[in-house]
Amino acid sequence: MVNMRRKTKYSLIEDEASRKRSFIKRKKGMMKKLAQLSTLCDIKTCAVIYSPYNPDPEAWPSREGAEKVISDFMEVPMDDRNKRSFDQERFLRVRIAKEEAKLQKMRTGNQNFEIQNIMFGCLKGEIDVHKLGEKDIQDLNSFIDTYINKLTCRQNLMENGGSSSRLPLSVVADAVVVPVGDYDHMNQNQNQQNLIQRQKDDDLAITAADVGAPNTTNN
Amino acid sequence: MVNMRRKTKYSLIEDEASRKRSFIKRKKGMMKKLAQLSTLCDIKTCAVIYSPYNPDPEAWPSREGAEKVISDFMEVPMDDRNKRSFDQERFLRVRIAKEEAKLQKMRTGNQNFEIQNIMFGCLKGEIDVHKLGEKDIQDLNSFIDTYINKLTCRQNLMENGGSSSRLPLSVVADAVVVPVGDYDHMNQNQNQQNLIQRQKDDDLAITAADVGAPNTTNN
DNA sequence: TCCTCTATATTTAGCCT
DNA sequence: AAGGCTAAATATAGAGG
Repeated sequence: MVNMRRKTKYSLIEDEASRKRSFIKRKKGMMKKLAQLSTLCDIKTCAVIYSPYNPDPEAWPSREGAEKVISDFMEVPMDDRNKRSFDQERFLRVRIAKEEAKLQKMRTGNQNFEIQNIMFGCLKGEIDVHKLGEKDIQDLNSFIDTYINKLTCRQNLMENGGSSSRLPLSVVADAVVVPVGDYDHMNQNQNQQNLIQRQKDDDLAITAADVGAPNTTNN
Repeated sequence: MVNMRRKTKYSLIEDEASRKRSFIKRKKGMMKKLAQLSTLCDIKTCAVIYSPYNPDPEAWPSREGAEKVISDFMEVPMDDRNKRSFDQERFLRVRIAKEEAKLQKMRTGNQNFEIQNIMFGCLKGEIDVHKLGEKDIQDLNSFIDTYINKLTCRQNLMENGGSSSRLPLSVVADAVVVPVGDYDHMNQNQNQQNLIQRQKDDDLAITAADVGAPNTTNN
């Protein structure tokens, strides 16, 4: 047979061309599913894809639409939306777990946690800025820069929306705490334990078992 | 046969229960595909789902991850093709200019302690963010900027005139997919709806023909 | 309700043009 | 390189527990 599809290995597709083809196809499929979700469930959706194959960010259904939805999301204050329905205890537990993980990651060289820690330390006055090493300062700089942009962005969006009472500042706190929703789907554990930047190196990788199992819920 | 799956009509699922079930299943599938895309094509992804079934926005792989990628997306300079018909860029520029002005004033002031207090309070979740207004966030912004200046200064001293550290922050974000759900409980206008509807008239819309018929060319 | 099952629908990798 | 084809892989609607 000519059209024999081999069993797929769920790891990075080595061949560049194949990877690109796969990406394009899957992107298309994604869009379709997004549209279906929208139609079937009356859910508003938008997508933004920034791929290495296309210098232009693609936005669906439009850049404006994406930005609108995104700004809505960014405006949702964690205090109002997420924390509310969590019982405080669980929230604190997660937070504590995160703190511990942070320590761990710091030791294993994860940048982000380290930087966050430094930044918080500085803000708390527990760390003397002038005692930081050059690299730390660089990283901290970068981190804060990112953060500033977030603030500015939010601020602009907020003013654009005209509501100044829904200040999304709580995102700062969010930086330390991973909110745990009801992700009952597959990769829950890594949600809580890993940093975005490093995930694909760790267990974000989809294993055949993971993907293939018809039921990956946690019960 | 018991498990007779009927051909699906691709329109809004009338039955509420079915709609919810469908939404949940499809959301799950979406997440999975997102993870696959990430793994197979080395693409960073994130998703946010705001559904009417869950007052809490769900973020994958995490809220902070989503925000990071999103802020990156928002940072993409909207040059050329994207901004047309949309003057948000101009709007942002004006705001930024105003920010700069205020910042200047801020730098000459000595309210840093107060701002620091605010920021720290926010970080620890001890300050009710809803009581912070526009001015506060601006001040906070200024504070951080000042902070950065300090750091930069110090760093430059250490580097003996090395390159500046106001990093561009475009950290990662090869891709971001943001499906967002029902916004009924938010006070945002529904302009988004128009955009989506308009798009549906084009190509990505799901029609029975489009979705239902796998391949109409050969059967 | 939420889960599991499974028949069927849909997606997509590999191959072709 | 873009698009079609096909079968394997995957997703999911509907039914039952």
